[in-house]
Amino acid sequence: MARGRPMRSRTTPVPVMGVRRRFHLAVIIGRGSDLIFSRASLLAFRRRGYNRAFSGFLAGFGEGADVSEASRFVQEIAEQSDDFSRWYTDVVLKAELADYSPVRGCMVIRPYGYALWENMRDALDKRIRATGHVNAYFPLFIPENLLKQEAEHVAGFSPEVAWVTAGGDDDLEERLAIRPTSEVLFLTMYSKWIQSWRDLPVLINQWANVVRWEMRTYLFLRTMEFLWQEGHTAHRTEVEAQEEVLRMLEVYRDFVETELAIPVIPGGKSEGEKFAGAQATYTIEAMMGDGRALQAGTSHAFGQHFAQVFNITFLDRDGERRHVWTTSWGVTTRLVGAVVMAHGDSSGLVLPPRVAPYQAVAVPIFRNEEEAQRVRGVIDDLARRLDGRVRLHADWSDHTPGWKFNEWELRGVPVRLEIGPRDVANGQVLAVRRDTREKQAIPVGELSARLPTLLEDIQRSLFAKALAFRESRSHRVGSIQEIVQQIEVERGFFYAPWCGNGECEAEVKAKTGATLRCLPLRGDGESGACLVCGQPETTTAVFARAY
RNA sequence: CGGGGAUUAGCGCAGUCUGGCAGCGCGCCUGGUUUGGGACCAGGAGGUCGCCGGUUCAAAUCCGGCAUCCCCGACCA
Repeated sequence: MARGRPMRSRTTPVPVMGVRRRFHLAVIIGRGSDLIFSRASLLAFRRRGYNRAFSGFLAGFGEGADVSEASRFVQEIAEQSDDFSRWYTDVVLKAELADYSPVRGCMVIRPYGYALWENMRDALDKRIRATGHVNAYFPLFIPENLLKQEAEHVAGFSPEVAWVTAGGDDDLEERLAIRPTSEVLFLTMYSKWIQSWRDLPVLINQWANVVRWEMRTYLFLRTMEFLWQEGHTAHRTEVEAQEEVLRMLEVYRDFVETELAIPVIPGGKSEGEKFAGAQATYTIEAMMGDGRALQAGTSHAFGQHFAQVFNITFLDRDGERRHVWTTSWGVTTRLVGAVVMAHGDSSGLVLPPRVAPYQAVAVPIFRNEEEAQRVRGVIDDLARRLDGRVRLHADWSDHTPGWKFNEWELRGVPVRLEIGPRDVANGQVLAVRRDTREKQAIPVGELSARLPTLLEDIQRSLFAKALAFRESRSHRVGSIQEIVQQIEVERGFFYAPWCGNGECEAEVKAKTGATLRCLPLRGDGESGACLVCGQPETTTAVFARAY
């Protein structure tokens, strides 16, 4: 009880669907037998997450004679409005996107979550290639002396670098860092590979894991090890490098808005928020369902700084030896968390069709073997019709239809196809949208044409809904006081004139908890006096509490 | 790093005050009846009570030590 979440969240008589019997508390890890850990490690790991995520669930039931009336159904996830972070954790675990691992600070990305990541990765990889980049793979380890070449970069990362100090039974002469990011490795190699202006630009990307020492785990958003993509490029001129930085920011914007249906604000980071060692950092900022900001991707201009440190020079056309201009840019598995937080609702995940592992799930309904056969015939038929067009999953598992409805809603599948005796008789299926729960009967013959259209429609709706939400939570303000007042009521984005001074930025953070998320590339045209010092020369900045 | 809690079946918990057969719910397995919004009945499997030591005829329970995890306050994608 002591660790449970607040009482009200447990007893909230949630949605309701005429369930006939008593409460049925479902599983925490549905298929526990999947886990093949030693007993010892299990002991350690089971206390990490499950306890936290689900503790106290039962406790609330005892108190209520009132809950015994048959018309309430309690979901196994916290209410979003009640405790957003618990809702998030519940959903990620129950939807089987990820699970806590026996390794402190780390998580396991489960097949369903990994399939989502793979779809995201493939869509982005296509865009990265289309803009002229190629993939490669660099090592996991970085020798200590190499990492320490660049002072500011090292200082930025040193608190979170993991070190290898021994190999087998022998201590190492020189420690090896496990990459927190790979600038120094890429650039060390670039100094070998680049001789002439003809070698430029170098445009390499890699998909890899990185490690940043973390004490506290927040699934997908903050873990010790995470997956990402990091592009590292070298250019002949400053103009080219700057174009690259903004090009990739635009690739990210397009990717996140088109594939993930999450609207973002592209902009520059302030001096205080920029990447360690960068000359300029750009970002796309997204708003989550609780009004907090999440950085969804970054792109950095390094000027010639790293080139000087790593001695990356080339002989230019005019015979002069010059330093290259470098950039880097990346997005991470954090985006999986962003999708959950941007679109999810009180029933669980809501996945954008373009990246959903299953775009549609077929739920068979039957009362006897003979009906089952006929339903099977229809489902097999539509699986053939949809093959290659729609990612369809037929759920023949041994559960009741009602159980499956809830399960697949929790897991965010965009469209559910109910197929029972009535539908077989009418030559149709009942299609139900996850986002609106709107139902429509579709003749089997029209499905292969109409389902893709329906999915596109859902994709558009999700974006429109997220955009409308963001706008409803965005405010133009002229003073810290206005932020303080509003943020107590509700979190959101605050657009305000800012003079560019770091002290003013720090003051906003101290008084509101909101940080300067970005200076939007496309300003809103408004100007005014700095929200802190009142100075008239300003640019528009977006402030928000962030993840 | 500072403060507060917890550790008993796969999960959530009761039992500890006052020492005396290891319990409950859900999940899991088998069989049957079911199936259009998380089905029901019957039977069954599952435990070094976090670890080490002490007290006692007897320890989940009392005493000492250790470990681990969670929550709240400063940095990060």
